Amino acid sequence: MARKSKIQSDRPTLVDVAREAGVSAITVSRTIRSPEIVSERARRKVEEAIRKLGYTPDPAASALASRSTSTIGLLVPSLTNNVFADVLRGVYEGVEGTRFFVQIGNYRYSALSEEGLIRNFLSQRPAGLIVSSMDQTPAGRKLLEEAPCPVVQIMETSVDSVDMSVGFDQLEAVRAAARHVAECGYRRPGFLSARMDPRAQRRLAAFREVAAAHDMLDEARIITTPQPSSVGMGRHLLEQLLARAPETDAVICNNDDLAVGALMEAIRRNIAVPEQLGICSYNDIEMARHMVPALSAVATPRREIGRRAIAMLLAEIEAPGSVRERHIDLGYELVVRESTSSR
Amino acid sequence: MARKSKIQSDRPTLVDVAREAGVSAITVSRTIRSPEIVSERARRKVEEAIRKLGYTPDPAASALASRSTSTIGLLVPSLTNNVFADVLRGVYEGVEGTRFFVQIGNYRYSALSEEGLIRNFLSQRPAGLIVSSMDQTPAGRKLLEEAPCPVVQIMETSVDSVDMSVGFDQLEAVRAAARHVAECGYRRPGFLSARMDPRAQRRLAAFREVAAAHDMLDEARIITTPQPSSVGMGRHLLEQLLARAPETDAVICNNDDLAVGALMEAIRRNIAVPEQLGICSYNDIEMARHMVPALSAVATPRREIGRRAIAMLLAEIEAPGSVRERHIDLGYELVVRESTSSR
DNA sequence: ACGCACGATGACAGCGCAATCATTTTGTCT
DNA sequence: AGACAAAATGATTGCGCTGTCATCGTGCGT
Repeated sequence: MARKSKIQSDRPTLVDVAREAGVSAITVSRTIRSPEIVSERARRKVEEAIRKLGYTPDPAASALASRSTSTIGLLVPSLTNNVFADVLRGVYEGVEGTRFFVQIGNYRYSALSEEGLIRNFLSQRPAGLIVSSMDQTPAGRKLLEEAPCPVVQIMETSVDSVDMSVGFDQLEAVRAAARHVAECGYRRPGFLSARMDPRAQRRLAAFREVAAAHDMLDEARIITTPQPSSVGMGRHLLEQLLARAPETDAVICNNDDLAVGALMEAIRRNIAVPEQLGICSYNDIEMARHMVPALSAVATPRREIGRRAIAMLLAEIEAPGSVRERHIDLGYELVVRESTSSR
Repeated sequence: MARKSKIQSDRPTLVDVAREAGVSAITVSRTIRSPEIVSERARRKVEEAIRKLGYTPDPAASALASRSTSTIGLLVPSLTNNVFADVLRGVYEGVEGTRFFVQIGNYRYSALSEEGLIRNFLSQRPAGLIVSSMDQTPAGRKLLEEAPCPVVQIMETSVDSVDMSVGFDQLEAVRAAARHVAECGYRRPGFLSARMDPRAQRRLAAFREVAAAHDMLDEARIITTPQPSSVGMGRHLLEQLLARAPETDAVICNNDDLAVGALMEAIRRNIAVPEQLGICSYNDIEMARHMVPALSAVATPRREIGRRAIAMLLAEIEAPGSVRERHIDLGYELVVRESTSSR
């Protein structure tokens, strides 16, 4: 019945540290959170006591008392998609060394799932939130708009975003690919796309638009699947495309997995790339440039998006309203390699 | 000065719900956590009130009061490495639909960083922990041993593990690759490895052992780099290998990125695979089987490791001590495709 | 030397929930 | 019908920390 009968592994608390250091609990709290407002002498004593006792703050208690956490929520539609692996890398580079840490939520391309995660994350009072699209459910969007923390939407950018945004013009990027293919002289391009989320849909629409403008649109050459993207799927989609439209002379792939798969299938079939078939990829992950032939692609600034997103978020957390540029367009780059060529 | 002067966006609490439902706060708490012990009538009233007020529990308060959370910590050495992307997928499949959620910590192959993350995670009182190696610092290992929650170590398996383990015999897997290469009749095999973490080191040692046993070991044919693995690095390492040891007739790659890179470099150089150069990969991510020629590889059960790890962990959390098989060896599989062949 | 401002420190209450034990209600058996 | 067990519910307290104020000391200007 002893007041302090610790059952097991009970960690030292602020009070224990305070007693050890001969100061009050709140002074300990302050030496941890804002050492600069504590006297040199007190700080040293407290630091010594912390080390001696092996004290670690309890984030739950801190969150409860302060009504805020050091968690940055990051919602991504996929963990296997290399695109988001690169974004992740950028984000992690940015949080490193700060007091914040990232919590990842994977909604697997389900807007409903995303809404649930938004709700879940917000219930934890995060310091900030990064979400990977503009395509929330209405309820999801509302939650974000009313969120008591800064929010950055990534991948695309728009002044209509909930709060801040970092990305690039996905449609213009696809148009650049389509124009490139047309300018090379290919006249019967196809389009391969997997995982038809809203963004993929919009990119397809952008392709249709440019293809039509060049009078080279044929719906028979547009092959899509709701299934996940993979190299195998790229082979399979090219197989379908060639079965339906053997006249196809180029193919734009909605991401690198598909492009690599399409390239491999073409090689299997002894179709000469780029002579008989041009291939243009999207995103340009590392592997693409090393294929033989090296893949031409629209390179997207995935890692930089992660970096900038976290930078904006942290700045806005530290000083709300301080971020001037709230919508950043990082652009894209058409990288012409060996898988397309003028003819 | 009103007691309940809410500044902003203050969410309803248990007490608010209780008042609305005409029951006590603890009854609300119970309908949420263990509905089966609450009467049908009370449950309905509470659920109605929750819906009406849009109540969400505060996880911080819950964690503080109960001294435990629903967080599962998952420590991985890399987020870009496809190996862990697959593990992640398996883990996510397993937590889905449970009350738990996964928090990922990326220690970027730094044992010191890992120790910090272990400390950090444990301070949050996680429900369980999954760590991706056996190579913790002594302090890190001690922390895990004394952790007040179940711990699963993955990728390798050993009765010496801290608590539970799921994996396979990495050394035997590499030996299988080396034996396969020898049995094909290759006599001057090389070994390519990036990111020389302890596990990669051990695998290299296993290769040396088998190569020596077959009297085909030559240190000049072992090319390693501490830098991260990538397709480009695979090309680069093969280039180095061929410069140092042009007689090389096969190469075992410590993972798929390197193998794909090596294959591409071989194709660039018009080296016939598998006739002039055999290539055997490790892990066998999806892409490997679609290359031309398709890569022979030792396939590792990454996704299944994730699945089993989370399953064990959840079982152990629900009923401590209930898990019988605490060390699971999932084996590996040698998949012979086109990049190696008998000669 | 006095008063003032500011830096440094502390006392106290309460964040929202769950553990614990007490109490009431309900059902069951003789 | 009465006694008892079991189920259902509730009152109280405290988890470990931080917000808010109050208090104390120190250096400074005049």
